[in-house]
Amino acid sequence: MEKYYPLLQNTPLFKGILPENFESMFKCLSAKTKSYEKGEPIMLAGEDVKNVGIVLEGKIQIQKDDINGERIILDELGAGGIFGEVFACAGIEKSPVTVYSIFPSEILFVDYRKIITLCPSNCSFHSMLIRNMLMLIAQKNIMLNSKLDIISKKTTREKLFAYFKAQAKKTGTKMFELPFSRDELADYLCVNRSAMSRELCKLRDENFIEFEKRTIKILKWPFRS
Amino acid sequence: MEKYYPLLQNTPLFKGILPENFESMFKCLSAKTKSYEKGEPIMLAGEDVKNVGIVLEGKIQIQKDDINGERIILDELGAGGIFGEVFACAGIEKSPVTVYSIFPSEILFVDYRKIITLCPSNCSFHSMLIRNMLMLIAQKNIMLNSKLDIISKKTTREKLFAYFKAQAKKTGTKMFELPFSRDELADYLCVNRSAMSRELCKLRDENFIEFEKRTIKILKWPFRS
DNA sequence: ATAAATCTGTTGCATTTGCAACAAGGAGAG
DNA sequence: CTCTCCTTGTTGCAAATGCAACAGATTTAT
Repeated sequence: MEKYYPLLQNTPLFKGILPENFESMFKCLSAKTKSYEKGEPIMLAGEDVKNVGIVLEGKIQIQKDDINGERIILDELGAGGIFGEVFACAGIEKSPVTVYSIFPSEILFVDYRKIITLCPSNCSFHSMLIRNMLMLIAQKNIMLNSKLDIISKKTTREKLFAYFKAQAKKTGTKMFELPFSRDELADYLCVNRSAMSRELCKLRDENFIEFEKRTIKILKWPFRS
Repeated sequence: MEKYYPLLQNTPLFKGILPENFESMFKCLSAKTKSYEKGEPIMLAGEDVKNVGIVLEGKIQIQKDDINGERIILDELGAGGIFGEVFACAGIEKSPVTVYSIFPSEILFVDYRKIITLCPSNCSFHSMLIRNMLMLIAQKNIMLNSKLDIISKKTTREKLFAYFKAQAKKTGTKMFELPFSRDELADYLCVNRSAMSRELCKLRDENFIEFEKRTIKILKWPFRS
C-alpha cells in the first residue's frame, strides 16, 4: 500500500494531505483495495454504490448502457483516477453506470459516507477532503459540459472538429494521439463508425487533416480559430 | 430582502441554515442583490465570475454561444435557482456561459471565495454551506449526465422520446407541459426545428403521441418502458 | 384597432447519416 | 507459419436531416 503514497499525494482527492497521515486516515475511512483483471467489471449499473473508487494501477472505463443496448463511453481513467464520487455526493444509491477494468487494475475503495461526515475524533484532514471533493466534482462538471459542447454539434464533421479542437487545446499541439480506437471514437461522438470513417477521409482529401492510425495532424481549421 | 427568507430557506444552498442567521451570514458573505429587466444579460461569456448567483424572483436562461453563432440552451432557472457555483468551485475565472434574464428578475450575488473559505470567526453555517454546495454540484452533474443521455441519441425520434421519457418521469404522468417553445426544444435537442416539427407530426400520425401547443400526451412507448 | 413580430407547421431538395456487408491489413495465439 | 480476431476503410442504398422559404395562426406592441 505504501508504494502508492506518492501517487495518492498527487491525487485531486488527497492533495494537501500529508503522507504521514495516510495510514490513520485510511483506517478512519474504512479504505480497502481490490484487484481486477482485464475486462472484469468493477461496478455494474443498478448495483449499490457505497464506495468511492480510486485507481491505483491499471486502467478503467466508465460506460453507460443504453436501452437499445448501445454502449456509450463516458470516461477512461488511469492511475490516480477517481470514480463514483458524484453519486456519493448527490445521494444516489444505485449506480447508473458500469465500470470495467480494461487493464489489470488495483482499486482503492473508500466509504463515501465517512468522507462527507465529520468523524467524532474531528480529524484534521476531513475539511480538506471535502474541499478537494468539491473541486473534483466541479471540474468533472466542466468536463461534462465540454463533452456536451462536442456532442451538441449537428454534423459529424463539426463534432470531429470540436473534438479535435479540444484535444489540440489539451495537448497544446496540432498533432496528437487519439485515446480511442475508431470504434470508440464513434461511440464517444455518438455517430456511426463507418460514417465517421467516411468523413475522416473526406477531411483528409480536403486537406484539413492528416492521420495515421491514432495520430491526427490538423492542417487547417474550417471556421475561424 | 427579508421577504425572500422563506424562499431561501428552501434553497438547496441554504437548506438547514436558520433564517435568524441569514442577516449575519449575508454580511459575512458580502451578499448583494441586483435587478434585471427582461432580456437583459446577467453574466456574459468571457467575463470574470466572482459571484454565485441565486434567483430571488423572475426567470433566467443559461446559454452557450457556439463558434458558429448557434445558441445552445443549457438550463432555465426560476426563483430559488442558483448559477455560477460550478465555475466558482472548479476555480474557473472566466465564464464560459452567458446568462440572460428572460423575465424581470431579482438576483442575489454571493462572493464564492467567502463560501468555500472558512472565515476567521468560524461561523457555524460554513460547513453546512460547503456540504450543501457539494450536493448541489453533484446533482447538477447528474442532470448533465441526463442531458447527455438525450443528446447522445442518434435520431431525432430517439431524442424526442428520451426527452419525453425524462419529462414523464419527472412529472409522474404521461401528459405534461413542455418548458420550451418548439424553437427552444429543437435547440435543446440539438436538431433542426423544422425536422423536429416533421418528426413530431409523424409521431402523432403513428399514434405515439398527441400534442397541442406545449402540452404533450404520450400514448405508447416505441421501445420497452 | 391595426400593424408588426413570433410561433408553428409544411414542403422541396440536396446532403448527410445509419446500416449492413465486405475487404485489406495487422496483431496475437497456438 | 497459419489461423483467427480485431481494426479500419469502402461502398450502395434507403432513410433521416438540415436548410430555406413560405403560410396560417397567435401574440405583442403601438
